[in-house]
Amino acid sequence: MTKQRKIILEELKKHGSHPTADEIYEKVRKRLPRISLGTVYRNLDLLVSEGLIGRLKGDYPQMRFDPRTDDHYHITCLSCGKIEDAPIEPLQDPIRNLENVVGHLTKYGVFGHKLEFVGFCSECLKKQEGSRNETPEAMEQEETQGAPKREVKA
Amino acid sequence: MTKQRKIILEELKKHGSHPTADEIYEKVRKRLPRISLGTVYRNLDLLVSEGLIGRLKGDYPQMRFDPRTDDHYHITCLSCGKIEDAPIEPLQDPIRNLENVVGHLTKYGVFGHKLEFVGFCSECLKKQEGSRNETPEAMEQEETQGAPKREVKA
DNA sequence: TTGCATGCAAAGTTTTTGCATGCAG
DNA sequence: CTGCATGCAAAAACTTTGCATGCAA
Repeated sequence: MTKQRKIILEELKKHGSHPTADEIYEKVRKRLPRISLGTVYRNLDLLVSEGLIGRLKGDYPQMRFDPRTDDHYHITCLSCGKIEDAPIEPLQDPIRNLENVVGHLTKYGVFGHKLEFVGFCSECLKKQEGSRNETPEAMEQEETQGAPKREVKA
Repeated sequence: MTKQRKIILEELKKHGSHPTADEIYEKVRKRLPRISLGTVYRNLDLLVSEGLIGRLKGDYPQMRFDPRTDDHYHITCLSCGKIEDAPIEPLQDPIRNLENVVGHLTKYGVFGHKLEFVGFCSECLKKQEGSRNETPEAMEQEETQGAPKREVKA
């Protein structure tokens, strides 16, 4: 557990949400100005395989890292890509049963599931209302529900 | 609807599973040897925004494209990254209720969910059994359940 | 001391884009 | 004809890696 690894872990735990490697890099850099992105990636990988943090992939190109390692669901904003924890407990019986059904039908060995709610976060809802009759581009994005190509950093 | 777009769509629909852009490119190339990867990406994007196909992100770095556009769930192999359709109907009442709960608690405008089952596909199950006492590396990968860095093409 | 982790830079992988040309409407 | 889509190649975005150096045990 080097100084770098410790601080990377601290900054992720402190972040509260699900930052990208680059976002963590920027935070850590304020405390360790000479740290490199490569070290951040290497340590995040290490922490993931040690089970100290989680790794997420969403509709956006970048990996995101998760301070929590217990089972929980997420909710994703289709407009800005933000991922938050869904404030509910993981489903038990009904979905375990489904896992078995799906396992039998597909011949997969199923051992879990991921549930992700999708929608627009409150900030993006506000932005859309505000621009509803002003910027046609925003409307279009809203209609197609297509995720933007690159992340809009919050 | 150019010749290229038509053939890209055909090859995706015919694929049955959830290919990457590169896999589609290789298929299409057999019929249109001079087509470029850029054109494949551009047309896939277009088809997605027209709602004719779907786009997926899983635990692997590449985008995957989906011939189906109706609501359905997926099952992912953590060993090889393959994504298949889960042969069950989308949940209705119980989960719609959850969507509302999550929406209220998070202030998101929630309009849907994605459910993904995770496990090992039958091929990868077989490979693991076969190598259980032979290649320690395979065991390790199995234990950590960590996805490999790069895709193992099927 | 010894070896693993780091910083740095280069390379790898996937996706996007600028531009001149060509085909579709 | 006219303009949008293509092919090509370069660039961009993100992630991984080789190597010499430095820090920790």
